[in-house]
Amino acid sequence: MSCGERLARELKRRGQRVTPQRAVILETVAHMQRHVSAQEVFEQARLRLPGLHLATVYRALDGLQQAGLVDPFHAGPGQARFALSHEDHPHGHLICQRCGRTEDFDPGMAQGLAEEVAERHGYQVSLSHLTLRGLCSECRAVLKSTPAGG
Amino acid sequence: MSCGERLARELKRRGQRVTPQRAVILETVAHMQRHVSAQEVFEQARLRLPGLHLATVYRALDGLQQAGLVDPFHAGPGQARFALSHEDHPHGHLICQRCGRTEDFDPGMAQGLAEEVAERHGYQVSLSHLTLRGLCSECRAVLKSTPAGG
DNA sequence: ATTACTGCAAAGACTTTGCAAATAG
DNA sequence: CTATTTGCAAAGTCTTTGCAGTAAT
Repeated sequence: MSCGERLARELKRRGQRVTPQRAVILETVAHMQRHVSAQEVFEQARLRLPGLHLATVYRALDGLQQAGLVDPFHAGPGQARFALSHEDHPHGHLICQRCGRTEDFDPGMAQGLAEEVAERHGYQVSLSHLTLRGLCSECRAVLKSTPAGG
Repeated sequence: MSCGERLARELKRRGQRVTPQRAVILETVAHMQRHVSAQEVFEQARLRLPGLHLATVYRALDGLQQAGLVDPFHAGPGQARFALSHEDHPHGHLICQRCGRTEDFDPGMAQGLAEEVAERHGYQVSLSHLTLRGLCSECRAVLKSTPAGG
């Protein structure tokens, strides 16, 4: 199913309208195929929609989230990131607390955790953009050689 | 080891100073024993430190983070939350994407995941404030009875 | 004595909101 | 035609920064 078809289907399902802005914004997020900020989406999308306004991006992203087409995640203050909601190809994010770098990981590893949480809390975990914080291998090494910053 | 002792130790280890503000702010976070916003910390801490300024809370929280005494997590735009870094009693957060409610869960469930991530990515996951997003049991029920908002 | 920290206010960044015109259904 | 959405600008919230005085080491 194409991006546009899914857009129309899911949006209509929620009584939302399919506008050119939303189509382009969704395609932009999809093409980047990564976690992107509203600003990045705006800049890319505006290339195709000259009159586009940033506020529209925020509103569209919000509607797209509600329609389940886009997933947000928050890496820090004022650092909201958006990505396509890939139910078929979910991926997790590893955020390094020290250097801020992010890598992806296969959330299949979290399947067991999700099942346990569901059993014990009745809570359905979204594996689509599971975010784990910690230390990347490089920073672990750095911290080991200089335990206290000196 | 008391809160104050740990404060002094970890702060000094990083060349930071032990000030009354930081002591009170850390104790405040510790006593709330929950994820709290900078504003909440400020309001509580100011009861004991009348002249305290919100900017100081942000700066202290930042220093406390760097000292490893406090852990932040980000539940949404402009929703930074802070909690004591309990290495002995870590706890995870379940955030409901629909109602925004958060519950705690035992991150022991994520031990396996953390080990797998370490093996495959060399990445040391912090189980201290693992955040999982998804749907709480109530919202799951609501969504089942009204699949598309009607 | 040094150097980091605080209070204060103002700036900064990100996001949301009100309104009239435009547009999807 | 009707209700939703857009563009625009302004406001709102959370957070950071510059500076001079204060305090910790």
